Amino acid sequence: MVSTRTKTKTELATELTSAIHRIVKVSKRAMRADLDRIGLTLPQAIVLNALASGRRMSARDLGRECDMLASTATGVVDRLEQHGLVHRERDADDRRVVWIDLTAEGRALQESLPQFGTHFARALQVLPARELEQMIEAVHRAAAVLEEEEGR
Amino acid sequence: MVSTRTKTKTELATELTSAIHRIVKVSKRAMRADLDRIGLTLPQAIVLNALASGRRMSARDLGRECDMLASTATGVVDRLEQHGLVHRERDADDRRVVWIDLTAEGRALQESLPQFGTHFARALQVLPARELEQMIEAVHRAAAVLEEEEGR
DNA sequence: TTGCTATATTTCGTATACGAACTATCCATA
DNA sequence: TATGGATAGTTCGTATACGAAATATAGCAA
Repeated sequence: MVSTRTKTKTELATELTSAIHRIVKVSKRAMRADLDRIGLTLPQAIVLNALASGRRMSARDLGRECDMLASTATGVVDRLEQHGLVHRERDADDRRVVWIDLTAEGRALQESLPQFGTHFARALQVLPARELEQMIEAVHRAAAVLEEEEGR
Repeated sequence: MVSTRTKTKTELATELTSAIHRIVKVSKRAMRADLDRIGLTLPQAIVLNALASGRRMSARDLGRECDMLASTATGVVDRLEQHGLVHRERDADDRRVVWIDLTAEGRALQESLPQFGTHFARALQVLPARELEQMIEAVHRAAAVLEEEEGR
């Protein structure tokens, strides 16, 4: 950091990796600070928000929507159900699927949620729009390269 | 995404949030693919790498270095110890501290590790250096703002 | 010396997270 | 119609992750 010589791309990539690591930690902490007051965990809030769209979802839908495995979603829904925030109902036609819905309490709580991520998003707004755009583009490009590598 | 109107900074910030979410997931998967073959988890590899510097560390040091709580580090070290990869030794002077060291096996394994993160870092190198620099700068600025908010 | 406070590690309880295995059900087809 | 393959949800085992509490020890002050 003290040296003024040009950094190699390898060094820059490594540095960016830890920068991303850092902001993920910090942002999770920031979101949790909001949520602790309400007594929800971050994944629980994410699931509530996903359900708030109105259309009911299966565990599989939730997993896809919230970027977690169906088995993980099952656990989160278990705990939300215990708190009376969501409701499970087996589909009448296809008895394999279980629909998950917000209860009245769940909907009320979801509406009162400081939109999770808002805190994070608000902080990012100190950056100029052009820079935000570049970051989005760059992150997506990097993710795409990684996903491509994965296939091989 | 279809509309061509200028996006608000709020929208951009939200988009960047999910872009970061995405690359974190993808990169963890990519690293795990490397590690599964060896039989290590990502946190275990991170701890081994931290210990590879040569100087022994306490659980607290490890936590700071690897960005986890001391209690979490304790658990990771427990499992590494069970596999004979690290070694615990209580300090003779201050009997509260426990030094953690790589064993010969641990060192050998660490050296054979595809440097975790390398995969990720290599993928990022498709991006131009200038862009990488901007991202690092931007991510750090955003993290700093969040940390500042946290203090209030 | 005695006692108080601070510190290092560990233990404990709860909640993710992942992937494999299990159960129930659906569906195409022989 | 009987059945094997696919699919949805869940359960299970293991490993993080976090924070509070417990334990042991250090070091200072009365």
